[in-house]
Amino acid sequence: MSQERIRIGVKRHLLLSKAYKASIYRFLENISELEIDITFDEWMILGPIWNLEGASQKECGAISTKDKTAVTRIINSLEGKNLVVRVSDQIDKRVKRIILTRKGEKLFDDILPIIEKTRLQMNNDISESELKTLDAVLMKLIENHERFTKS
Amino acid sequence: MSQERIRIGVKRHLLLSKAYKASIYRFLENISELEIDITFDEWMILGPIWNLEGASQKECGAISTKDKTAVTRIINSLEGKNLVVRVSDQIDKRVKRIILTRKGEKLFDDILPIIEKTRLQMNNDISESELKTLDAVLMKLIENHERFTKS
DNA sequence: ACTTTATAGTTGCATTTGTAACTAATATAA
DNA sequence: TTATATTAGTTACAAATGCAACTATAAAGT
Repeated sequence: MSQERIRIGVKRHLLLSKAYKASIYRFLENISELEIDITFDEWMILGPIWNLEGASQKECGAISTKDKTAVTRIINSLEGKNLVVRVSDQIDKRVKRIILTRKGEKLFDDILPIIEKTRLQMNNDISESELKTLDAVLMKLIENHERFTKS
Repeated sequence: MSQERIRIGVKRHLLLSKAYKASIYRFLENISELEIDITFDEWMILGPIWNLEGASQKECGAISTKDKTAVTRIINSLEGKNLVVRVSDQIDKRVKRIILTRKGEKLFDDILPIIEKTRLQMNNDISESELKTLDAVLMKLIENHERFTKS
């Protein structure tokens, strides 16, 4: 009815959601130019595996914020594509460490430039200080949620 | 292997994803204190309906960035809860305008304070100028994705 | 030692979601 | 006018997701 209705809230969660999707789609579109058979979710798990040599599934999940069920399934798929193998930890036999195969290692030669290209595209016309503020404020938002969560 | 691996990328999409989820979960937790039977997705559609008196399903979808299938299903659910009704547009009989019922209108009396509470919690310890930068940079990210999308 | 509790990962099932095909109504073009 | 193409919304089915139960191993408590 009244004009006031129109102004309800900044809808920041919508901006966050759109910006998140934008960064994913930009990456996926760039990657589609090459003949790389990989989904975004697979990439989210592959990242931690590459960063943390021999990460456990739990670690992969923590970094990518996916639950263990999702991690299991994505790694099944990655194993099917011969990009990684599961190796049982000899000390704690519950944990399985995920190792890149040679094919998996090679994949990064192709993907790393794509990541850089995507980064440059997304950061176009945004200053370093703006990006710094962005990250800082995003982290504060995440903290603020936790601060008010009664556990 | 080398230390260099650890530094690959800022993982901004992860920050974006977490901040987005944080804002949703904060709202959901606040809303759960009351006895309000509504999901976040339903709320995302209810918002546009409240803002744009008599919005069509297409408009609801555009604002909430949900596809028409999702909108159909959410409105089915909202109708089941007697919060909205569908009214066929008399001029263009393809479009259905979504109208809040009295019960739907009343819901907002309860939810508006929750929105404000959530806003205050999430913005805690973040300055006005930081928030302004946040929104501006998020919009630039969204634009940058579109800029490099070849249509 | 042994009983209980917790942890890493997997599996099965129910719910949700996304895609494509479909209906009905409108707009365009010959 | 009549054929063609678009558009709003729905439906059906396949794929993805989340939850709870389960297995195997390890840690903690008595």
